[in-house]
Amino acid sequence: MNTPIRVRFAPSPTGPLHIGGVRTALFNYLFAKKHGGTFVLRIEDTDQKRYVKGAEDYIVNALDWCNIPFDEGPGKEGGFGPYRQSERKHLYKQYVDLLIANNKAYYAFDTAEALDEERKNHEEKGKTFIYNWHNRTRGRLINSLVLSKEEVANKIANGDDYVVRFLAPQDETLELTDCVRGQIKIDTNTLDDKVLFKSDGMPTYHLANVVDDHLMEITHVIRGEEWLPSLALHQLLYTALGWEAPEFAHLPLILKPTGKGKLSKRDGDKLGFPVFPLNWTDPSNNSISKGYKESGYFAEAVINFLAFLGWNPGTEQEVFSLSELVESFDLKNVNKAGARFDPDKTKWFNHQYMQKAELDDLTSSFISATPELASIDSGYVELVVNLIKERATFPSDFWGLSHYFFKAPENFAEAALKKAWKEHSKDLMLQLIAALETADDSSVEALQTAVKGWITQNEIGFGKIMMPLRVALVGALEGVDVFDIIYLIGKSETIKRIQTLIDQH
RNA sequence: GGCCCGUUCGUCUAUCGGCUAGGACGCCAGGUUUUCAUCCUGGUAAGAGGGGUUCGAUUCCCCUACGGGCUACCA
Repeated sequence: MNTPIRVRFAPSPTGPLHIGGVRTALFNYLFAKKHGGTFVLRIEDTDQKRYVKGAEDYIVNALDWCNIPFDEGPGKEGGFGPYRQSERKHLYKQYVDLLIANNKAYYAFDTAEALDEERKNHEEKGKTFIYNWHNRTRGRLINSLVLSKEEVANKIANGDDYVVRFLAPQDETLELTDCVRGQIKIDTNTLDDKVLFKSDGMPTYHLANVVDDHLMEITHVIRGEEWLPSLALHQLLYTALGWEAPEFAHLPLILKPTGKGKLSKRDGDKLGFPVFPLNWTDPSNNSISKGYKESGYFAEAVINFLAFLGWNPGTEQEVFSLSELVESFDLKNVNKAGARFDPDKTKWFNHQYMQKAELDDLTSSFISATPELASIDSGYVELVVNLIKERATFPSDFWGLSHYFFKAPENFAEAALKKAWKEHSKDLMLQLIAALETADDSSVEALQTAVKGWITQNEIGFGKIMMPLRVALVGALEGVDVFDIIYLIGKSETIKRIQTLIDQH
């Protein structure tokens, strides 16, 4: 192991990065860090038609929020730049020319319409049109394999549109190796002559990808399974260019929680959970897609559950910090089968991280998100947060779980009253007020002893006191321990609330 | 349709030929909290089907079924 490990995450800026992309980035990051390697971000913007403004910034911000920043990439020069393929345009032509010179690729002049026509005709006959050995020199296809040198030169000089296609070999069996899947055999006769170079002068993904991975000295290509069918082509390209190919690892796809198919960008709105790390505003219509961050997820939780989609540590530990993930990560433990996304489990992870979060962080974000807390002492809020966080999955749950610490209930829930308020309740509550006035409230325990002692002494029964008391304090039969509430809001506020309930019923 | 990949509880997964098939989420029950939630304890529930190989297959091989991916001058 003397060559330094270099991996890359290579999204194309066609929209917000979705959670599957984040998972791919994460695995690359973990692999790089585990081996002391370099994590490169490369922007694959060779398709100008699909370019979306703001997508690149989004990608960078998303990786940042997830705490998996890249070591090299746009704005972080590491000696292998530029890191946007649009800025590397000048690099690709020479390799295409080299391939043509070596009879590994050829010019093709077929129009998009002509090819569509071919596809249609084949389809009608129940066949699939593949541009390769069985028809590249027969039939109606126009390329430098059938045209004379002069004709080709003339067409190009004439400004005719052309693409460059890879000449896929005939009658060979390829033995490919994938770190996750092992050996894969491919019959080259099923391959098509993929376009490497487009008529707009840009390389396709296949060419740019191979050239850049080589030039950037990428040692391991870790990408989604949707690329597996292209592996043969890529391997062939490395060989044709005389380069050593990197190692490949194809990650299992993340599938929809219900139904079928891979998780897609639209599923978020449909199924009610985010599929993006951050909120995304679609520049074309200003519609907003929800992000994990804005939905109240902790970045650590998102990373943790993403890591467990298609990977496991081989132990029974499930809650992992980023550094623990780095420590434990191994491509050997990556699964082959696609993983269905589980929104419930992501919530469970978030709850776990909620308990681990710093109390003052939770408190300050609670205060800044809640106008009602503007004038309230942050020390008091912190005491409340400490009491309620174990019941919360998201910080946005806080107000609903704690409002009664900050303001008296404005009304009392019908169902709760029905259950808790009986004919004797009014009388008992008046007695309770009297008892509270002299009760020791120097600590939660003292309060508890005092009130419970009073109930026992008078042989009243706990339910008869505790239930209406809770309703008076909270407005419903819910909330944290009654004595915690009384202790925090204070005796006089407690008595006031009981009085309000009595007055109203 | 063609090519490729996959298939263990409802879901995520452990098992690298010896299994009473383990864990987690979810769900259910009990306990705690005389409320609700949390929490604790317990329970529920699985190797797609058929052939081989083997003393023995969830594990290895083949077939079928099912699922997924790809099949653009998109990535």
